[in-house]
Amino acid sequence: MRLLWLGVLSRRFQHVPLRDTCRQASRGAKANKAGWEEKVENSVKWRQLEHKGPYFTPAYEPLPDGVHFFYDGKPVKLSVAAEEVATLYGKMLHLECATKEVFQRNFFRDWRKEMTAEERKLITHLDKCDFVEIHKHFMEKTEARRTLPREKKQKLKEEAEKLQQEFGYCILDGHREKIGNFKTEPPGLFRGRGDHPKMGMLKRRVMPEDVVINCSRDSKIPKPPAGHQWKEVRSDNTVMWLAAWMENIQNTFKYIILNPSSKLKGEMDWHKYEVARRLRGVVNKIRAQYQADWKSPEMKKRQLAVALYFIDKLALRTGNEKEEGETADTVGCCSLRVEHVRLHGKADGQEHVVELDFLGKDSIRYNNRVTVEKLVFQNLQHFMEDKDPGDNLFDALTTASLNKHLQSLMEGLTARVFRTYNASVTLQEQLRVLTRAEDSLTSKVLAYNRANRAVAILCNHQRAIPKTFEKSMQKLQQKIETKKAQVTEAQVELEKLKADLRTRGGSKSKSFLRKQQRLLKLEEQLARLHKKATDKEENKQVALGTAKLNYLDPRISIAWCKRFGVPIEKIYHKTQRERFAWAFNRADKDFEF
DNA sequence: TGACCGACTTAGCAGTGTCTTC
DNA sequence: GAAGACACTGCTAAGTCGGTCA
Repeated sequence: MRLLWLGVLSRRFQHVPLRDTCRQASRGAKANKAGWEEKVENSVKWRQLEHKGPYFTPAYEPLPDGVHFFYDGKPVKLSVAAEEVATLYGKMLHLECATKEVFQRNFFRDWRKEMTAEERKLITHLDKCDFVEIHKHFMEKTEARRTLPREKKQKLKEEAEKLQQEFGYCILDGHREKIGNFKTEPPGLFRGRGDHPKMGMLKRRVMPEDVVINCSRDSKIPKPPAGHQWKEVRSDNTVMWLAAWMENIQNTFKYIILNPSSKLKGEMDWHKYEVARRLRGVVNKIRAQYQADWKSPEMKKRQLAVALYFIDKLALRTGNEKEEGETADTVGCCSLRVEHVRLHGKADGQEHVVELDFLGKDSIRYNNRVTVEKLVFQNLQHFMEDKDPGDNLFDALTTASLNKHLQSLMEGLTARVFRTYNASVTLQEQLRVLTRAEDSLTSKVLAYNRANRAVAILCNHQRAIPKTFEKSMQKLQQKIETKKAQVTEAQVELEKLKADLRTRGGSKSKSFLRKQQRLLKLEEQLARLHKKATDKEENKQVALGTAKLNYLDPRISIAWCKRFGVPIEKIYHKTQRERFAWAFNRADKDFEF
């Protein structure tokens, strides 16, 4: 069915003529009767889409008279355009990225483009520029906002809510749906992750003339701000975006899209997990095949088999090729280089140990030692033979050929499905191992977090250690010590009463029972604090949220909550419950992924 | 066939809001 | 009521992957 639409679906974005575009896939009527599966499959995303267009960042407000920019020690009044960009830099003075040479060079080059000819002649060296007053001004503004009286904060909140109500919702197929990001991105200095060659470049203001609006033909077309017009208005119901523009740093599109709680996003989410569940039925066959292919005489086949093994066993990302010099130097499985792999015939008392050390998505380091099968080890040795450190490990492999191969094994199967599959299977298995029905609620939640953490570690979801970690951990330890002392004290008191009772005889007094209860309560409190400390320590560098939102089939968690009487609020907070609304009536307590 | 493009998902961080503790 | 801790949200960068085009 999908093939029928190939011709209709893809047309180069910038080649579409302005204003008269209409690509309403006519299968909508069929999708009416059909279930989610068919709707997702035939690519029709909506039949009615109406919205107000994006909310634009307010115009630049010039600096007040008392705030100056200095060049070479002298105050300089900048043109509005140059001043606006200077303020973007001034705001970032305290950030680490602003101290980097690449950032400064890129900023200065782009800033000079915004200057008048006179300014350009005068301002020739960044190190002679003084943004300190500008920086102070914005820091004071932030502080003033933070310490605003309650009523003023309330007023701001109401204004934001009004904006949300006006621009933050759309009508999609008769339903009022929340929009995810209804504001255009404000101008700023680009902050890439890791060593990004474009950091510091000026990300320019988005104007209505940059924006393409997507809505249904018969809807109320959003009005551009006064005196402006849209780049284009189109009606394409095979895509999910409401508005789009091209950003000037990487020349890629930015989209206004629906909130994850929307029905359409829910359908896509459900579909993703259904594909992963289908993999369960064929995964053993696929594993058997790639293991057999380790012995293939064809180099390409062996590389594919080893790469797939890594993707399956280590949950590596696919690793598309990237344009050199355009982004930070990061890799995934298919783009691994020889320098990222070390082979140890014997290490840590194990044989055939492979050490992977590379920067992955978002420049997060992946560093792992893993024992592999002898054939994998030998193949890797062979792939690395006569290669330089900078050469590709899998030089006969591309992500396209890998995915093409996977498609031949199961419809809809791509490399990333393995991540979803292995993450969800790990969660389900860990929950089974770690949960005991007789445990307290705290212990059950701790077990869930541990299962969640096992997945986050598998997927290498890391976070920076929170700045306040050491301090708050110390405080927690202090609390534990205090509680321990209280427990000891209560134990001593109770022992005394017990001794009295033995001497005097008779039944337990009210005071005795009270002390006994108190001791029990204190011991419970101490156990809770210990659990909290353990959880905190184990979590300090692991980001649990990413796996929970993107890789773990919510039906597993919902079923677990139902089975063990855990309130769902303990696992998902409000927005997460809204996001996974689709899963609530699709998972009873016996749901199996 | 490979380069490129468009549309989508996945990702970590920082700012804000809310709860807890003193 | 203030301060600090933590939970939550919004933001936007950075991936994946299916498609076209030369």
